Amino acid sequence: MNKTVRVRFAPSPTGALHIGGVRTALYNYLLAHQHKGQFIVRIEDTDQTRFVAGAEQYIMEALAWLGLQPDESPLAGGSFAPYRQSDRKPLYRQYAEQLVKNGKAYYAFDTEEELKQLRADEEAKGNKGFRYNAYAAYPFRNSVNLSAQETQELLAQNLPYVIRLRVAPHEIIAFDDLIRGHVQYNSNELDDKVLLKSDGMPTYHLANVVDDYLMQISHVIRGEEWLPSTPTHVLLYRGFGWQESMPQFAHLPLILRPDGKGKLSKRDGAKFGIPVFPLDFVLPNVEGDDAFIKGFREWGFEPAAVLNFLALQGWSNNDNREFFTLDELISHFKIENITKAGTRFDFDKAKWFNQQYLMKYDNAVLAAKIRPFLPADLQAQHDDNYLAKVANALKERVYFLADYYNEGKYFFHLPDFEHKDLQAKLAKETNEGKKRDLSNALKTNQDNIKKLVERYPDLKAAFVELIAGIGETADFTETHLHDLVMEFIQKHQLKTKEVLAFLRLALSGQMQGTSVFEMMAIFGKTETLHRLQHFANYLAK
RNA sequence: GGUCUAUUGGUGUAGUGGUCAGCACAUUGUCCUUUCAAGGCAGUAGCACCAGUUCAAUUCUGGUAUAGACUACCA
Repeated sequence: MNKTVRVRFAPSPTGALHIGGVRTALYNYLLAHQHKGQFIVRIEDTDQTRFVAGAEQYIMEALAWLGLQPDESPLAGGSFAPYRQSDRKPLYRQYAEQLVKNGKAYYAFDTEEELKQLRADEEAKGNKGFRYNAYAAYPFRNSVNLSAQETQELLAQNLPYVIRLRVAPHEIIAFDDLIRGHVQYNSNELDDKVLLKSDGMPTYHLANVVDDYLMQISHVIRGEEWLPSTPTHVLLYRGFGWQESMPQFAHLPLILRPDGKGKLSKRDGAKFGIPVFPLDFVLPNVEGDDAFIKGFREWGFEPAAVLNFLALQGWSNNDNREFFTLDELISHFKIENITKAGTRFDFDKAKWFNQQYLMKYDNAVLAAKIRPFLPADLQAQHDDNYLAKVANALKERVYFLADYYNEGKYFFHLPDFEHKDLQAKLAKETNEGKKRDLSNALKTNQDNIKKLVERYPDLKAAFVELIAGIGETADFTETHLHDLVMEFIQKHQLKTKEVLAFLRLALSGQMQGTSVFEMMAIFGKTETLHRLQHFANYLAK
């Protein structure tokens, strides 16, 4: 008998959703859609102290950007609503009390401070494995150690208390993980986890088991960091008598930092200069650079490329295939093919994927995608047709949507000849291989360019004629411009390389990039001549 | 410290009791070319280590090492 596949992605709104979480959401989404089941988003906001304003909206927006629409969520609703645990708060206490009644849980009156002190004391004695167990020889104040009457008295005094799971010792707790196979723990290693906090909120453990049960979740796909608490969850299912409907577990390998040292965290974005969040996010109540987090979207990543890349961080189709649309991922995805070992975040591969996706788009499609990455005034100045041409010129040399503007500023502004990148290249040219040429002391690019120009006196004179020729031609297509210039070069017995290098420099302020003829065709006659004149003026100064 | 999980080139991965250990990214060279890319071709580079099982082990078993996760009234 096949249960309906119902999976949930259960983020906690404590900040921006990070990319490992996005992958978890993806895998959940894929499994749900593959089995025509439901993909549910449940917000796990049981820790009021870690609540971050806007985090939930961020999570939903990020999923929407990627096209991972949930079937049920706080926004979309659903027949198992509410989908926000804080809105379900009244529900949990009765379940915790139920466990107390059947002896699977108990009241504990120890304060946080007492326990903290105890832990510190034990650590000072060299005992790092402090656990809270009802059967341990500590003077814990809980309903296991106290008499029923004492417990009632404490409760009657309205003393704050928690409800803890009662874990019996000497028991093997085993379960089968879809990715890791048979996993087992000895209950002696578990401590009596808090189920209901003194503020009346459930902990993750209680809330997640109760909700998964009530929401009829069939598979729990989550990060490997949850593996050690899974036996606690198994115990909860047993305690409630729900073992028949316990979901299947699949613990995903972690996405590690690029250097392999630990799991990818928000600080790593700045540290390695890579995005680790889907969208930009500004952390409230945080000052300085740490507050701003740059997202994949704002880097100029395509959702399809991000999804494709992410799918392959920890999963493969074992046939060498790498390109998948979301629909294709749905049909090919298999939990069994998920890798077991932690995977380092491979940003180079992410870049490459993005480039591949950008290259495949039609120019018209790209034009629309580029537009938002231009400054507002430029967006008004240029039509889609122009942007499409720019896209065509740049699409094979660019990794991100933002690069179309950053790498192709000359398509939108008169060239900046004093640009720093140009400086290095020019210095190299003028040095002509000499290790230490004093002329390198020439400070400005202008001096260096002049020096270059002077090196080719014939060229200088010829250019005047060439510009005139360009001015006279009516046909401003790439091929015709090519023929025109090449003819000219042959006639004057000039070097193609040199002529085109100067043309490129004059038109774009660059020493490399798009085809010179394509560039001229894109600019059109008026702008091309304007730029050549601008270059001449610059040198005349 | 304890528990758990993992280990194929620099990275992501495929795969098998007998393979020239495959692919991709990155990297190097080369072709194409006005440059830079893109693309083609070629190259460098890998089964963590030690035992055991076996005619044979990268593949199975055990141990070691290393790495990571967890070890909260956080998720």
